Amino acid sequence: MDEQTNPTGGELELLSVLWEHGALSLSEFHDRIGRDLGYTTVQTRLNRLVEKGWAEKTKIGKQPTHYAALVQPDAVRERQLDHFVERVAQGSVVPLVAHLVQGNSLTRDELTELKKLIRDAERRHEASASDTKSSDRSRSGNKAGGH
Amino acid sequence: MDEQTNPTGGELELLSVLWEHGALSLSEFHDRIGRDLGYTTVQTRLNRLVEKGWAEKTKIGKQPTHYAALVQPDAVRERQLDHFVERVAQGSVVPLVAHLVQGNSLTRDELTELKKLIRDAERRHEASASDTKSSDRSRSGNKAGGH
DNA sequence: TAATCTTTATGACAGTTGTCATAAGTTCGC
DNA sequence: GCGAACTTATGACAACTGTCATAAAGATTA
Repeated sequence: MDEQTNPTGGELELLSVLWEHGALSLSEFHDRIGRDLGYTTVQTRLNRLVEKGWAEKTKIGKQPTHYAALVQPDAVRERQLDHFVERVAQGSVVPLVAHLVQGNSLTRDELTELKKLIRDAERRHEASASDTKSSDRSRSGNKAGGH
Repeated sequence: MDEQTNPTGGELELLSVLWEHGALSLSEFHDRIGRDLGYTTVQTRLNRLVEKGWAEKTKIGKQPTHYAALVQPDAVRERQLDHFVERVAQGSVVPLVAHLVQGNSLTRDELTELKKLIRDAERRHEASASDTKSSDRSRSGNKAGGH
């Protein structure tokens, strides 16, 4: 039914390892999962990841099969974020960012970076506004499609 | 084992309805879930929500039992967000906000609001910096505890 | 080549979740 | 008080997950 666009938490745990280390054999993977899991537990879970299309298995010569992610971290994270905004934050971005910004953690540089991002967004806004000219037209795509 | 601090996606769907409408009887709930689900499906899921401590059932007189959320939306959303940042975004907030800001959707007012939030954060930053005076002491809570 | 070590394939099992069907218990209108 | 309508309680079942154990296959090496 569902084309499955978002990995679950458990799947993400595995994908993260692959993203960080690149293709890995089962034993390498087991060594790096960073948690005491049975060898065959990892095996099963990796195979399921492959069945679901998140990763691929490749065998070359007599080297052990290597597992590699078939999705890019950025793409997945963006989808997850969009999903989050929609389902959890109810589409309201400001309170979300507010919490992030208020929760200490950000460095001065990061704050500066964010300011820049917002300035850019504002500029885009102005641009499309002047674009619009006269007629009021529907509010500039608020809530619209989104990639 | 786990004190279960985060509702799952399915639980969140139900909680959202309770948050939006307040306490509801099963039939009221069924009417508002906004999706074609069997009556007893909703019943089962709501009861599980209660078993897990996310909601409570209250019976008054001969009125049908009402279900009410036991957790506040903001609290849950914040926990979910923290979890998201940590597990999905790998702790990096900037790219996350970047995606949000770049994804159209925000109005001019919202952007202005965000700028204010950032300015405030910067101020807090300066404050704690001047606070620091002499002795270095532990870096101002970066990554620290956090609720 | 035989023993040993590594890699793979399978099968299992329990807990969670989504989805209902049945059926027993209550309440209300007549 | 009786039957219809509404409310609750249970039980089921399959899919998905996390966790392993067993054991067959392959590769290495003494």
